[in-house]
Amino acid sequence: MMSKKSICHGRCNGFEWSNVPKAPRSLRRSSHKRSSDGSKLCAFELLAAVADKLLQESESSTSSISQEPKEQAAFPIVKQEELEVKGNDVKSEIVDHGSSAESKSNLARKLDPPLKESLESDNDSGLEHVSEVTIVKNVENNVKLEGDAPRQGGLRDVNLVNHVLGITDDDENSFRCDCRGARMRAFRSRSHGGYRRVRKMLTYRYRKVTLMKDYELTNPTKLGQIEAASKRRKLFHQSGKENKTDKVKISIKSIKVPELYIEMPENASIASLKRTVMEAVRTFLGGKLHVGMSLEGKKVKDNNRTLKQIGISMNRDLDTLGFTLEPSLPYDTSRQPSSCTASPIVGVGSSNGLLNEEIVPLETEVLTEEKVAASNALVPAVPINYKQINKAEVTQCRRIRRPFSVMEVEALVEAVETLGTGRWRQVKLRAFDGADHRTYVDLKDKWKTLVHTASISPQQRRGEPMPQDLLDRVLAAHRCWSIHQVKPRKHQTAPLGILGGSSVEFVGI
DNA sequence: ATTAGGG
DNA sequence: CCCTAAT
Repeated sequence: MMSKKSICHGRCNGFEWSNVPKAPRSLRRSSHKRSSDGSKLCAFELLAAVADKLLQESESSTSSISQEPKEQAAFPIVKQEELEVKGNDVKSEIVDHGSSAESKSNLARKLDPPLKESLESDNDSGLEHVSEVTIVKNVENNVKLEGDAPRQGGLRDVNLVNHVLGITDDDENSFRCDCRGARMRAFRSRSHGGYRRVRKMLTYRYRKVTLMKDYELTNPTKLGQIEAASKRRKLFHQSGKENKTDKVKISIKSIKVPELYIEMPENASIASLKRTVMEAVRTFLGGKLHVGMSLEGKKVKDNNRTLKQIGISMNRDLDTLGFTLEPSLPYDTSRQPSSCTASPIVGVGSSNGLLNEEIVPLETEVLTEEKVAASNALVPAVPINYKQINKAEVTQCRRIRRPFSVMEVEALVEAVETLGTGRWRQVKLRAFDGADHRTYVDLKDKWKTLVHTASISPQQRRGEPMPQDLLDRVLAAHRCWSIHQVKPRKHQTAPLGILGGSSVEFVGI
């Protein structure tokens, strides 16, 4: 592996590696930890998603209450005119579950920076403002979003949030957790303490989080369904006996989410940490979620009961009422060997067969300053393939694809010209030490593809165009080292004269 | 832990 | 990139 004991510490060939994001690999592991109460959550939340899920949960309960099973649609029963969104200043907080001491810690300060950073670069996202939103739910299951910046549309699909986050639909590169070669993964995961300098695991301890943002909801199709459902329910209520008008307002100031565990090397840059957090958030949002509910510390699992039945009335103090974000789908741990940790699951809601509507993210990459700045670096900043994140079950098994940049290829070629094609470990140390996301195996693989790329016509090549001269060097080095077999000489260098003046010291072949 | 190749 | 056999 690429041990840290290498020669160039964090910097090689004039390039700074310390800021290299090492997110992907880290996600391949996750914790087996589970909350004691059985509900396992894994992730974070953004208000929008929160609201959306709440609405859905609302619908879930609603259906039951109204005794219209068939109405267990995927959409919340909400009247458009009843939705309002007011915007305030950025405000969010994160609180350890059950801990009032830290209940004031501000998540905004911890997580908003990276979020804002990303969001601010996309003013058209409609999510430039993060504000507080209070969701009020009355006994009729109408949901109201109160805020002071009512938008014209009123309701907009929460997908906007995903859009802004850059979460996109899955594609052939989707993260999969087939855990093939679990043994190898376990090996890679556990060995090389320094190898995986950034490991992210999602644990299932909850945290209260209030991430509120001023978002707008709009989705004609969905609205239509929502309204229709609302009307049906209303009719039912009017004809029914229990047509009380008592309403209870529920102000959700925070919502619990799983704890997000991130491990970073001390010398990691703040930027990389932010990106890591951002990625974790995206991963969470990319999964299917639902809302769990608790009252006085006890889980409220029966979606068929009414608010009144469980003690939620207008006269009651609802301080003990809490909501949590939980993954919606049960996780098949049987298929998740050691390294591919299992993810949480199940909670309230999923038992009745109700699955939350899948979040369908739009494809949008958020360019941050860092990203732009990194575009010229040897190692691009978190070339996250957002398309993959969507179906990422909370657990990342396969590394995110990170195409080699021209600069990286240059470094690789240079190293191979000097060291040959049989000492990838040395190549790694020489040109990619510090770039933990590039293993010597990766470099070997890359060289293989480079040789192939250089052998085919430019028209057949894909991806970022590689300078022909670089490819020429690849072929030259390839030929050279094919002839001059690499010897296990410790300080062996490129054969003199064969690779041009790049050789440093010739120690024979 | 590395190397070398196939998938 | 992943997975493995062989070192």
